[in-house]
Amino acid sequence: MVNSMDAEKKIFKKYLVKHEMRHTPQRDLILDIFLKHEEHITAEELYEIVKKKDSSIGQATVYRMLKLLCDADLAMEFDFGDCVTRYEHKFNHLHHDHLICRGCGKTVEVFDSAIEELQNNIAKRHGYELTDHKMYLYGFCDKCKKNRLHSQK
Amino acid sequence: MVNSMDAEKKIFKKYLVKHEMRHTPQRDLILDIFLKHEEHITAEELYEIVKKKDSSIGQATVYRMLKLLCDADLAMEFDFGDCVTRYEHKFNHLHHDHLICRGCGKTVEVFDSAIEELQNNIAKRHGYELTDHKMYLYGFCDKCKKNRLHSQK
DNA sequence: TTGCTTGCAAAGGATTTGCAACATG
DNA sequence: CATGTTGCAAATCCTTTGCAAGCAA
Repeated sequence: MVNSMDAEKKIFKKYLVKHEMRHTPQRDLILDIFLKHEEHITAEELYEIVKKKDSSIGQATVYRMLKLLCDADLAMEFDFGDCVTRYEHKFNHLHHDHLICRGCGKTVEVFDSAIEELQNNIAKRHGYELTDHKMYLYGFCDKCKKNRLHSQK
Repeated sequence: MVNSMDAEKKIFKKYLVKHEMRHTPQRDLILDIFLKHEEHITAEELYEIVKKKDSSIGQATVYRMLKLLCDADLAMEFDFGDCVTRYEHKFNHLHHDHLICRGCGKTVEVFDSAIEELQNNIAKRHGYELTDHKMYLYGFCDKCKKNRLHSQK
């Protein structure tokens, strides 16, 4: 855990040096909190947590930092379809898709290599070379499924 | 073609009556243009076309009409990930996913029943009951693939 | 010192909404 | 005529940007 976080911090430092950018306490703090947060997170959510540790940090800095982390390949943008960008760690994390509950919003990370292969086949069939994809499965989780049954008229 | 459009217009009229809403020339015009447009379209794009036929129509009316069409189950929202909502006909159209070129934006509608089945399996495995999904495959189409090769340093 | 970074507030793009005037049934 | 609908502009939401002051190297 700690090792992995250290590795990511190292990558970030290297990235800063390489691009002649500066190491600042704000960047340190935001990166630290981002790495500790295992689930996907929005800029707004991250800003709220960051503010608690240092209320002087502006949200623009958080937004800028998340873009920076994407450039450094440490984070990845996701858009579940509600026009709010979510961010996840990327380094050392395997590719996965999302299963999202329409009731409570609970999400599960899923992966299926058979699907991935079929996706590649589809693309090839149309002359495309796949670079990436997004797949969001929407439904109702166990709990919400039951609640819906009970509240049905 | 014409029959199908007539069918959709009928459904819309029924929807209006059922909800005690009014039949207006604006709604007529927007629906007509929307149905004639076979590809997915954004509110802005639709508004541009509508304006040419009747420059007095406001874009709020187009936005409102698209929401209305979704409620009436004649249209469906899509979000390719750029925070611009796209709309497609839904009635009488089969479900499909999108294959999108990262170069020129060209999109192809695709469908693979094997993938659909695997998606259901994943959901079940996690206790979810699937309602719908979004799958976007990104890559480079034939043309853009070649252009990239040529422009590579 | 140089010039990258910051926080602030204003701007931005897409979409929604309040409202008074206007049509439809 | 009552009420749903319209066009306009202002408001909204999330995100980006311009700028002067602040800080790292």
